[in-house]
Amino acid sequence: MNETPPSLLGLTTYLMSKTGKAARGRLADRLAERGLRLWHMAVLAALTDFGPHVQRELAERLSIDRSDVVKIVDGLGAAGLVDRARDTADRRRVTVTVTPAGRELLERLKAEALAVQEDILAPLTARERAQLTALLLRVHDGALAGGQARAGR
Amino acid sequence: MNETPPSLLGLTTYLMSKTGKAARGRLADRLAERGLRLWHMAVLAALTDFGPHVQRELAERLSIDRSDVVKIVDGLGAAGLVDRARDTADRRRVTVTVTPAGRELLERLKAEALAVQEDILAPLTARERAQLTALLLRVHDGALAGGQARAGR
DNA sequence: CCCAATGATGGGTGTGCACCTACTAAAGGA
DNA sequence: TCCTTTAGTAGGTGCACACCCATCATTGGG
Repeated sequence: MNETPPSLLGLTTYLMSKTGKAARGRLADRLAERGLRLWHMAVLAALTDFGPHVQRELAERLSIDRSDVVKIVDGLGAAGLVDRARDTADRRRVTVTVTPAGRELLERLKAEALAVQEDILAPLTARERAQLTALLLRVHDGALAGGQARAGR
Repeated sequence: MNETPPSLLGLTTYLMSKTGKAARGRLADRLAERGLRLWHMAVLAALTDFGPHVQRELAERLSIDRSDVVKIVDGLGAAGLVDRARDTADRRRVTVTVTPAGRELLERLKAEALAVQEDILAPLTARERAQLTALLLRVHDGALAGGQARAGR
């Protein structure tokens, strides 16, 4: 009685959605334990990978509303994970930088994400996981470049 | 400036979440045009695949709260997509059945889902899509059987 | 020097989702 | 017959998310 309807299981769309939701949910739970949300991690990752950003750039890169960036950076700042600094050249701009604490935390968060991943991808062999990642990566790139059309809403 | 942080792209978890969200979002948009939500489709699928259900069974199968089932079935009933009938043997129970209109609509919805899928999986060949589906299916089965732990919240 | 454009911010809105709590009707065992 | 359990229903809550608008400071062009 707890089987999922085959009509849905036949849809790759459905499977992506369902497994993706599960993955996101579990990671979000872990983050919540530290008082963080997924966006916080995304911002830390962006800052670590690409260096300091002006808030506008963060909004652009992550496709979030700029007013929401403010709130996320607020949270990170309060936790000492990023530094905010007014741009001396253009004092309207605020440059956000990861602190060492932020970098360190990101490493831990990545480790947690890997743990969640380990759990979720348990049924697959290492080869298969690599395959899955490769396939999803291509889907991801294609989806971003092509259709676009805001995901949310 | 619009590249996604590699720290995230390296996580299969992230890719599943992101692509899954995109997929769900697009399908949800299509459904919304008909005044439906994803749960409506899921219920139609369950009823079509497994035959009539008592509401309790729907709740169990789809892992939704029973009070939410009521609302979903309400909507479907109002649209003439399902029939509600009190069980004569046990008059507490209400058996829900798909109507022909419901079956027909489900077919169309499945077609729409396939269209979305076609769009999203565009970068992949037919072989690769089959591979992806197979991999995700195993992940899905594993995730449900093993970890469980409600996805939401 | 004034004005339009830009960046950050605060505050607020609507939606979907998962959850929970009565309350009613009915069934079924002690 | 009484009492516990089960099914459905109504109504409401909290949260995360995506969006939007108004405001203020600042910049840079005309």
